Amino acid sequence: MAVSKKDEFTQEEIWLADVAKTLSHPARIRILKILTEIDSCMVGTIVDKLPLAQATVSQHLKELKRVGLIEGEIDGPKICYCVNSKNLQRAKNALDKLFNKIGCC
Amino acid sequence: MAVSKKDEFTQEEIWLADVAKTLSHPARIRILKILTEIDSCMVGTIVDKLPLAQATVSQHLKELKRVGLIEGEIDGPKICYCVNSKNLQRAKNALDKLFNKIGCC
DNA sequence: ATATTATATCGTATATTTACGATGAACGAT
DNA sequence: ATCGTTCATCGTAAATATACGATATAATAT
Repeated sequence: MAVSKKDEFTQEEIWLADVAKTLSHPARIRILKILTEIDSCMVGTIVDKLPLAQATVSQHLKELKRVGLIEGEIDGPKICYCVNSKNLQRAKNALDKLFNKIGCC
Repeated sequence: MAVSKKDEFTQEEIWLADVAKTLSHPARIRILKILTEIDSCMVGTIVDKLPLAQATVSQHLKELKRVGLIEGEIDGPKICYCVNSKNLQRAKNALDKLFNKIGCC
């Protein structure tokens, strides 16, 4: 990104862009779909459903966790991931707000 | 991205990720806000409202145009940009669909 | 203690993104 | 025809993202 100019924007703009960045890979879209469709949320299950190596899936999960769209709970040697409904709702509201005004020339 | 595995995903997943990628920079969020708030949509006006060089803004506009979120209309030596309401609505619907199911562990 | 299982992190190669100055192309005005 | 205005594109440097194998960590089971 060369010299980042992100500090010149509002917190809301930066946050929304950050959420969008997290959604900007089909694997992460797929992971969110999986987590909203099944309750079993072991990493292994997710890995099996994606055409990617375990290390790569782990990186995608880390990114989703970073912006708070999912959470991981330790369950013995496993980790149970789930969506964070509150933050998902917050993201939905911010996107709705951005999309709702309809101007045109 | 090294070797891209994007072909392994559905068209819907790839498209939604692509739209999200376009929204993944605060400058492009800002541009969309500007275009939904004012009707004057000259590039110069947008450049004046962003802390970025004209060449950089032009690149961001190109990316927004690539996924169809905005359109440009030639008006003499100027170009009038506006949001594409139809595609904006389509993106909103796809994101709503993704966000609406709420599971948790 | 050791082995097994589940997941994260490290190291690294390649691709993409972001930014800007410089230049090019198109138009209207002089 | 030349000039100024408006915008896009080119070239390029630095940052970030993506992918994977290898390795580390942490818990359970033997």
